[in-house]
Parts: sequence; structure tokens; C-alpha cells
Amino acid sequence: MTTDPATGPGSPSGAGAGSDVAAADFASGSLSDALSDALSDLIRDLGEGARLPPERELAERLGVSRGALRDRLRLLEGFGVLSRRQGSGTYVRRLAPQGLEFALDLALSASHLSIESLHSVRVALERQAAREAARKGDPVAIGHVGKALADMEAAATAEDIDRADFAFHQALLHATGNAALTFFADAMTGVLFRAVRQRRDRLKTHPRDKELSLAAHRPLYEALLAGDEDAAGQASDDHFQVWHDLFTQPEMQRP
Amino acid sequence: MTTDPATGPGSPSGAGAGSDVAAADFASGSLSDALSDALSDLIRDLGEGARLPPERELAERLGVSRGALRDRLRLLEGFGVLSRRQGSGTYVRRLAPQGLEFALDLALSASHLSIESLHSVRVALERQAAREAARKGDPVAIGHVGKALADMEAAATAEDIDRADFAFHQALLHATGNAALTFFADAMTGVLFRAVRQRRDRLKTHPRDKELSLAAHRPLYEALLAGDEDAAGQASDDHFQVWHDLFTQPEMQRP
DNA sequence: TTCCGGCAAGTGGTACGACCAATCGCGCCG
DNA sequence: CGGCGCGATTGGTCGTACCACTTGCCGGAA
Repeated sequence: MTTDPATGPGSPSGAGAGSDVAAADFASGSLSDALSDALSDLIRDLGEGARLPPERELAERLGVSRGALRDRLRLLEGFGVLSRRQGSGTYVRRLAPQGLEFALDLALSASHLSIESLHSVRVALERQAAREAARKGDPVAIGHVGKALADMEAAATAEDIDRADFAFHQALLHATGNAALTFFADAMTGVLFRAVRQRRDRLKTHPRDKELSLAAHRPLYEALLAGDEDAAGQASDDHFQVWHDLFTQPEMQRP
Repeated sequence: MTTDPATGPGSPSGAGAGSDVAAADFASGSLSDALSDALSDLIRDLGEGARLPPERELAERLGVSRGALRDRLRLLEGFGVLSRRQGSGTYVRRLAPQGLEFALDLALSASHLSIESLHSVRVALERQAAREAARKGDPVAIGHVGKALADMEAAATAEDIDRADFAFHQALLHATGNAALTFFADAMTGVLFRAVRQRRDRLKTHPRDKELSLAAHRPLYEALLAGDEDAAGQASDDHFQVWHDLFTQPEMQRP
């Protein structure tokens, strides 16, 4: 099956087997080859948590080599759509932000993206999250936000504050019940926490101040409790003002 | 969290060559294996547009097989960080939204994400974009926005309106000069335009109304011209209100 | 000299087969 | 009855070979 005699003007070569991958393509980006699409369909049909056929079997069924199949699987794994465990199998899972976070990290350190621009995205997302969380008003989820605030109050070190801060926003996001918002904001938050900490270390300034942090976060929490959408959005924006001067300081170039 | 040193008896076996990939890992997600990190470093060091060494050579230099290397390259290509051209080479490029768009499309059709939640993210990003574009006030870029508005005015078919609508938001995003914002919003816009069109077709309702579209977009353009940040943000939010009832209609399940 | 065509080397894309490593299940033994 | 170990399964990697495409060089023709 390797080489079909005619140096095909039509179908390339290989894959001659009963491959049934369709040739659907539209403006979904350069990743939409037939094989990826076939896999996407498969993942769609199997539900979340389902296990895919073994690579060897799946490769045969799709009429491609195992290596080519693994290429695409790796890609989907990178996006967090698949989870592969050696010795066990490949499973479908919810979209996870790790892949995006990885890409953003890389883009950030390669200077394709600036902290400032990422921060601006985060501000927009968090504002929306605050509004939606307030509108939804889930008492349990908002309770978790309060818990994080209490942790911040009890924090002893700068790292503890950071941790509580992170948890606060994590809880806020989950209080929206909005999967897409959570997905994006999770990725942003992870990247920015690392980046900001680095920058803070470099600048040797802006040690976390507990009172300042509390003053910034508490109004947001109270707006959530009150279910006041506008106030929550405003409080979120206000709370990010603290970061503003950190970003407007003179830049330090990468060494 | 990822690797606890206890398990490893050292480097496994194969690849006996003098691999020098470092073992750096922190909370960057499950994608941070040594090989990916080494590649990330390489990409960081080479600049944008640079060409990577041939796969065969790079594989040898990193002490892995070509297949394993290709796995990671594929991943980075998926994120839009690399571009590979058969016969030519592998090149570093700016982070491109196609990969994210692909993943979102998949997550959307697999029902991991809802149109509504994606839309909510887009609203947040567009509002931010409108504000930043107004603040920046780049006359040339804003001119492109006006051009798209004129195209919308001249549109004859629903598809023409869609195209102009798309161009309008594209121009708006680029008028911010914010790479991260553009990256995310580009991906969202692509996914949502396709999804909304599908839903509109299924519901057999909401044919694009040119006057309505113009009425929604013009105030935003005028706010940009005026450089009024608040008005631009508000106009952006208002302009999305048009979509609201499309999403609150009774759902249709996938067939 | 200039231009064009074709050949050859380089490079990514894929295939196949083999083996390693982790996991899981079944059956044996205590 | 329960724990343990062996073997089958499955993903992870390696190596080799070949195909398809790109690029650039070189020689012949205008």
C-alpha cells in the first residue's frame, strides 16, 4: 500500500486503504486537514470522558500511519481536548486551558505579546466575570470567593497573599458558571501571575501589601453579595488600577 | 507538582546520545516536558521569521528521534507559533489565532462550550477593544473602520453585510494596536460568525437587516472618531444587544 | 548577455516495523 | 478470601526508507 504505481496526480499516495476521511474544509484555519477533521468528528461523537480506540487500530481505520495519527493526537492533546495516558489509553476531556497558557507563555517570553496587552485582556474578562457572577448570585460559589478573601486576610507572607488572590479570582470565575469565560481567564490569570511576579522581582518594588489587596478586593466581594452587576463590574475595574503603575514603569529588557 | 524526583531512576534508556535538554518545569501545564521546553527556548532565541534547523539535524542535536521532535513541532505549529512548509523549512512566526480558533470550534461542537458563553467573552473583549481604539485614536486605523461601515452601507446581500460586519470588527481590533486583544478577539469572532450563521439558518429567522446593522455600528464608529472612550465602550455593548434574542430563543438540539 | 527550463539537493510528510515503559486485569498462590 | 505477580494491552520512542514539494544552481537557447 505504500507506493501506488501512478505517481498520483489525484490522491497523493499512501493511505490507499479504505480511508473515508472527508475533504471538508472551510475557513477554520490551516489545521483543518482531512485527518484532523475525521478526528474532530470522532471526538464529537464520543462524549466527554470516552476512550478512543488504540492508536494502532485507529490509524488503520483512518487509513494513515500511526505516526501521522499521533501528530494530530498530540495537537488535540495540546489544546486540552484529549488526555493520553501511557498504558491506559486516550480519553476525551473538556477543553482545558493549559495548552493556551503554554502558548501564551511562549508568546510572552518571545516578546510577541506584551504583559500590558495580556493584562488588558484580563481586565476585560474579569469585569465581565464580575458582572455575570453578580447577576447569577450563586450563594455557594460566592461563598468560595468570601473564603478566599478571608484567606487573604489571614495571609502572613507575600506568597500567601498571592495564593489567596489567585484563589479569589478562580472562585469568582467559577461563580459565573460560564465555561468559556473561565477557560480564557484561567489561562490569562496563570500567565500573568507568573509574569507579574517576575517583573515585581526585577523591579524590586511593589511588595504585596495586604491592606491594599484587601481594600481592592473587598468591594468586589460586597457587590457580589449584593447582586449588583454594575457595582461588581466597576469594582473589578477599580481593583486592577493597583497594577497600573507597575506596567507604566520603565521597561527592563530581557537579558 | 509535575515530576517528583522519586520515580525516576534517571534517564530511561534509548536516545543514548548526549541530550542536553534541561529539566526545567514549573506550573505551566502538562505540556512542559524537557523537549518542548528546549524547543521553546530555541524559538525564543531565534527571532520572529527565523528558520529552524532541519528536523533531522535538530533531532540529533536535541538527542531525540525525528518522530518525537515532530510531535512537539506539530504542537507549536498548532498554537500558531511555528509555520512549516514542505520543501522549504520550519519558521518562527507570531502567535496566530488559527489554532485557538480550531480548538474553540471543536469545543463548541462537542458541546463543551456554549455559544452564549463564547459570545459573552466576545462582548467583553470588543468593549475593551472599542475603548482602547478610541483612546489611541489612530486616524488611519479608524479610517479602515469607517471603510467597513461604508461597505456595509453598500452591501447588497446578507452575505455582504456579514463580510462588512466582520471587516468592521477586524479593523476595530487592529485599531487598538493590542496584540493579545486582537489575538483572542480574532479567534472568537471567527468561531462565532460561523456558529451564529448556522444558528440563524436553523432558526430561519433574523435575516440580516442592513438598517439595523448600520444603526448598531455607526454610533461606535462615531465614538471612535470623537475619541470618546466611554461612549465607545457603551456603543459596543449596545451593538451586541441585537444578538441577545437570538440566543434566548428556544434551543435546537444537534440532529 | 539574458532568460528560461530542467535537474539535483535539501526539507518536510508519511509509512512501517520494532522495541521500551507504564498500566491494567486476570489468575495463581499464600 | 486477599494479595501478588506475570502477561497482555497501550501509549512513547526509535530508526529507516521513501514520497512530495521547494529552492537554487547550471547549462543551453534566444
